[in-house]
Amino acid sequence: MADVELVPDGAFRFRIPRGEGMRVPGVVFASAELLPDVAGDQALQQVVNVATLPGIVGASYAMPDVHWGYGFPIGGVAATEPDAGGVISPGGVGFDISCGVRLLAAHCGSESLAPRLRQLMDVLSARVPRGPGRGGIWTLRRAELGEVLTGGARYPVEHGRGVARDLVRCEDGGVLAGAAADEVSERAVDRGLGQVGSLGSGNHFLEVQKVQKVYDERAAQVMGLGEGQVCVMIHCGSRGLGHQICTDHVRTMDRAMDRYGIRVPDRQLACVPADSAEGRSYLAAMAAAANYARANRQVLGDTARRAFAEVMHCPVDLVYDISHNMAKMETHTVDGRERRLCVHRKGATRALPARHPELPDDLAAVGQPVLIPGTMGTASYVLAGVEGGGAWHSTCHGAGRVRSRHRAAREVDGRRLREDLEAAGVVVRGSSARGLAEEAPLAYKDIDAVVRASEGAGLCRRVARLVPLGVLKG
DNA sequence: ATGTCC
Repeated sequence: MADVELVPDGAFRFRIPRGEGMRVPGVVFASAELLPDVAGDQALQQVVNVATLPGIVGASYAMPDVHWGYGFPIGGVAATEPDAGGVISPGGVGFDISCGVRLLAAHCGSESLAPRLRQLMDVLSARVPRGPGRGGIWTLRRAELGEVLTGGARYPVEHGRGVARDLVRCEDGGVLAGAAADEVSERAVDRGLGQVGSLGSGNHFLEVQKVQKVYDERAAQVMGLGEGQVCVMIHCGSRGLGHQICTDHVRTMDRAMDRYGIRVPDRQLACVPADSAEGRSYLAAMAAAANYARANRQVLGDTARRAFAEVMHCPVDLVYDISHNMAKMETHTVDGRERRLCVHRKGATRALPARHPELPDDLAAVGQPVLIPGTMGTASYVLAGVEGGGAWHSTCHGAGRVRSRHRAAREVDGRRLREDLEAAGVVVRGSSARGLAEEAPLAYKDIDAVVRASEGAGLCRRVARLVPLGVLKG
């Protein structure tokens, strides 16, 4: 495969000119220091491949944390126009549908938590299911799961797991419209029955963190964050249910593409017109998985809240909950005309600017919170959406992997890593040595550099930097 | 990411 041509195009921005088969150019948001990593794998070729999809509008975008993924790169953003034959592709959402982050702010400071941190982590460790395949806090009957699939975070709130205000601080009010439980296969349902309230594995985590630095006082205040404050960050998704839905629909679309006359340069880009029967079926199942993920994070957040009430006797408020693996129908102005677009964000986060109508009143003053989970033992960030933005109001989602799990496990001693973290004052609970090694910081890009590049590219602005006090991993 | 192969 020929090298992808990258042309510098302003601050923190590179352009991939339209080549054969590309319907739009590629745009890569990155700093020069991040680029060698970006170019080191197949991610840029994937940006080019996405640019060939029917109905794609604007450009095939890559965020500064872009890396190789299934079909689409992780850190990729692509909008298609259904009214012009635009497609929907499960590869543009990812296997972990609606994987995302929930951030909660505790009404306590890190000094008051310090003497009880180990006790708190023990309580959380005992109550938060994690690891591959493990059960969840809830085991549901099929009818109950059906309500989760259409009700999202609202279902746990209505069943004593949360307060009404939680829903105001969730993307879409905690419920993604258009979900259809009957579009979710029996097999996906079976996998989902026992996993609501579970973290999963890999880079998913629950961390107790403290706000180490505030960059934007006003936004931080509106979001309920101040320096020294204790927070809980939860990073997880739709578990086996979302994975099964992706698997089911990739197979269906792979078989259906011919009938729609669609050819793609990589079979992993399987797609169909968004307004076709298969497209609508996927979007309804995807929305159901999104609601499952939101309910999952709601139950986990409520569990953390209860642990804080018991150990610290302090309230915990939801700051925000947002996904970074989703396709959404959105209205954007393109060439002076309002158009309905299907925006794929895979390892990319929506970042609405201040005064956007979808924001709740208080957040409308400062912009939508963007939650960026860092790598274990490193920093995480709270960002905010800004005006302009170059990619349908999107920004980065995390550090971005640069070494395979396999290679990281080979190069890192998990036990040693745990010892180093503990020596640095970070309490680590219940993680396998191999799991720790696979998620070692050296396997990821520098989160500070990713966030600087995202801000420099005009995609977002920094609000606060968070550092871990305690880590719970699968 | 994922009952890391039905």
